[in-house]
Amino acid sequence: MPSNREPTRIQKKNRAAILEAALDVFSAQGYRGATVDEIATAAGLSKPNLLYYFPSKDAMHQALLARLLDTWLDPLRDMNPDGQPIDEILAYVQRKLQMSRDYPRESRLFANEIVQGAPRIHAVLSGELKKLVDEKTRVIDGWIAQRRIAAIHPHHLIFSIWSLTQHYADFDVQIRAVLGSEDPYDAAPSFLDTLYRRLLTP
Amino acid sequence: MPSNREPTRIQKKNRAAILEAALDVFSAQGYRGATVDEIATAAGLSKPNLLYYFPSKDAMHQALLARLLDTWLDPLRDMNPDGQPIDEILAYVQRKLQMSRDYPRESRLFANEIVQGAPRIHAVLSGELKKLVDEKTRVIDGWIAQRRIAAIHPHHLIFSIWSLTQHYADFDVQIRAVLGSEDPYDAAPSFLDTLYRRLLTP
DNA sequence: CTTTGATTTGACCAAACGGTCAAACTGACG
DNA sequence: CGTCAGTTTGACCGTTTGGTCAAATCAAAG
Repeated sequence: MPSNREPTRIQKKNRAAILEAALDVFSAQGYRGATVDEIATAAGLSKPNLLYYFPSKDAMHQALLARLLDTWLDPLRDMNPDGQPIDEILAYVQRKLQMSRDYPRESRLFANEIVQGAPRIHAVLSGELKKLVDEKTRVIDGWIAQRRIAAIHPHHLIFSIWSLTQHYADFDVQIRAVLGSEDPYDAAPSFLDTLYRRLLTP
Repeated sequence: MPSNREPTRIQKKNRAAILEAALDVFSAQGYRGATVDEIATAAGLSKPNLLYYFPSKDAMHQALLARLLDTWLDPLRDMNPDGQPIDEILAYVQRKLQMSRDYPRESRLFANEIVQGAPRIHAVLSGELKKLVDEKTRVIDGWIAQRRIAAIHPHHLIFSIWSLTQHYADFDVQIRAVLGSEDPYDAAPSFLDTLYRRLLTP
């Protein structure tokens, strides 16, 4: 495929369709479980045609992860050091929960990757991610020192937020199997609000 | 392989070695990512030799899941309706956390299965699991009615426990990447103890 | 209409995979 | 030692998979 040039209308359309289909398939089947043929069919293309736009299965996966990581951390970045501590944290929790509801495939793509040892994104985790988390835990430590929130381990606080919110997307089948007809997202927001309010109020 | 008979010494040894190797490989690579050859090598056998003990890749996976589900729910079963509510729930949390520490491969095997839609164990989830959870949520509802714990959504309480404890096993790479050299399990027990004590105390 | 670059495809390939099988080997027991 | 059920293996098979390629088709600009 010609590069170094402004992408044509067809290129834009097909690249978007491919990434959409790839997200569907990778998030549902994992990297190894996904086949190029299945992605191609889901995108409405033939396999060689798909490989005209992305040189390999791996390239699609990389493109998805890159796009994902770029936006996945935005809610944490948005946590404002100058805001009201409890409000800031509660807002972060709700933003993260909404991402699980609105982008479950992205969450599962990420989960698949991490559960299997993050072979392709380990560098980002101990680089960019760690840096951001370290920065935010310092903010939280500051809030604790000022006695504006209860004293808790800041790293584990963040882990708990990731865990509790992503769980609704990643373990969706299990949750719905246990809940029956009740929609998980009916009660989740207020449950998490209560939980973190009680945990953090000094 | 001859059945209907008492398993020989060699059978016991090899079946155990195979399941051990299969757990290693399945939990790290997922079902599709695992290859029979890799499991065989890890178990110290040739591929045809392994298939002499288990008729297929699927049979190994089923055997692992069956064994896992059998013990995975024990901590929840142990929650005693006649005990002190907060103690019972806190004890359940700690038992579940210890399972994440002691059996991370089992946790990841389960996580891989659920994230990808639980194709092989959906029946158990909406059957046995739902039944057990429904039973325990009634107990929790009773405790709430007696005002012995704070009013929270019992199902979401249980989801939160699963989520927070299994996260330490399933997302181990991410947690360690962010924490650096600190051992996650140093602070986790007291963090979760604090969290659930504050959440549940009326 | 013609040209030229972009796009699409059928046919194909090599490697990897799950699984089979007959034949060889081993070990426990009479 | 001989026997025979239990165990192991090399060679093999059909299928699936990621990826290639030359040739055909299309679309936009002159």
